[in-house]
Amino acid sequence: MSEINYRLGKNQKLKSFKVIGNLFQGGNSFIAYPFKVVWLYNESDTRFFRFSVSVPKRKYKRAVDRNLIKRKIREAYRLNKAVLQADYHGKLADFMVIYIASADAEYLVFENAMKIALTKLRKKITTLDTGEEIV
RNA sequence: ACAGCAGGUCGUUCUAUCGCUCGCAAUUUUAUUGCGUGAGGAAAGUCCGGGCAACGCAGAGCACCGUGUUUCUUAACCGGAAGGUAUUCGCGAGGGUACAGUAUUGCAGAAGAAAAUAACCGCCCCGAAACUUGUUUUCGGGGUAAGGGUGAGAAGGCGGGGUAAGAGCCCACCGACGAGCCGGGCAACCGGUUCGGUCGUGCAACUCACGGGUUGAAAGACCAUGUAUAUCGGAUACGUAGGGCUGCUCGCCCGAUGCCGAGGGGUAGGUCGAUAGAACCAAUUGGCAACAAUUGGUCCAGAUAAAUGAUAGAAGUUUUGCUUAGGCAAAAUACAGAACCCGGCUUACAGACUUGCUGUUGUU
RNA sequence: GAUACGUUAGCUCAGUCGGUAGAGCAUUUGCCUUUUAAGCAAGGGGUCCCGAGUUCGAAUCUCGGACGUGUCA
Repeated sequence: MSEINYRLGKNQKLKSFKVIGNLFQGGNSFIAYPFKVVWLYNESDTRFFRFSVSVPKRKYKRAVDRNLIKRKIREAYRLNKAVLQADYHGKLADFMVIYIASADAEYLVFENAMKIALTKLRKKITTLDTGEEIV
């Protein structure tokens, strides 16, 4: 996976009800404002990081607002996957990004925040995963 | 020209780069490439009505809930259209609201004499007593709805006759109600006319007519997984315990899969349902209209932790400011995101176009 | 997606088969006390979530809207 592509297909999305349930029950989490990231090592043999977005209905009543925020977050991840994935050979993980700020923002804010969140996630994954070596 | 009323239509566009859903095809092999495709008038609120599905249903009565002017429309409706009556807002074009019945029973706070077989004050008559001896006062009996600080509502209105004083007590006119006749209208109803003194209001209960089985796609079907109302022991004993039929009663049906004790699981999802329909567009015909019929054409999202996007640039529209003008600058560019599907209703909405009509001002 | 309910004083709630809006706590003032607390007495404080309608009269009944809360795999 040396060549970077910006695709974000169905198989890179976290879709199973059960996996999400496990994620919230047994997953680790940290905050990289305005995001909260919940993650767990992926035990099955998928070939990708699996990713999902959530925006609380409590804070954004209208479906239009929620959709817009989710799309921006998804876009930010799609364009900055490299931060997490480039030259990474350790254990893969599933993670969910939850938007916890109470106001919408410009796309650039999302992009910068996403970079910070992904570097933080990468560090956490590699330090906890003692069995593998980092290049 | 400006202001407005009623109806209808639309509700941003283009380019570049990187992406997403679904379908088809190809390559190769479980990912990539190419082509096509992809939100609304309200997709919203979930307020009505259907389709569809499961379960239930011998039947009858009562209860409960909903609706309530007429005719039409529709698959159906608490929808829509055209009317009717009353009321209300507007100078007007027009808009809003209400509408089955009242035989019986009940309620109507406060205020007021009295809130429904009305005598507190007043007015009038009769009798008695008192003395201040008269158009007097007091007491008692009766008549009386013309007048009286109230009130949403006070026993049709107004004038005349009549009377002790009064009263539809009688009469004329007006209003309402009931009955009859004539004309118009499919009908609600409207207009005219004759007769009858028949003449207080509102809201409930109640009565009448019509409709209503329950639950909603998280319904449900199939596949996969699973020994899964598993299995063992005991008590009860035959239509018994109990259950079902929206609630109740009658009645009918089912009925050991129930009770007690011991004991033992699984949860991983997928496909269908689910997108060709009371569909949409155009024309013609019928109808005041809602709407219907016929002919021709079109295929128009189908996701499921849930696609329809992000970034950059340009254009359009509106408002404001500056400017003689051309133009320049700034700001704004709505409401809002399908989740089984239709028909309505309601609510939100920057703005644009269009048809008919009304008012004001000016010109001819 | 479906469905059930709530909104009344600063807070927690009564009042909902129509008729002057209440209780407890809090708050203000006075009394008591050396002072505070407690106690006693008096008072203030209301867009009854919003807008229409029915009615003589609406917190209550009807319709529409806003916000909030629960239940169902």
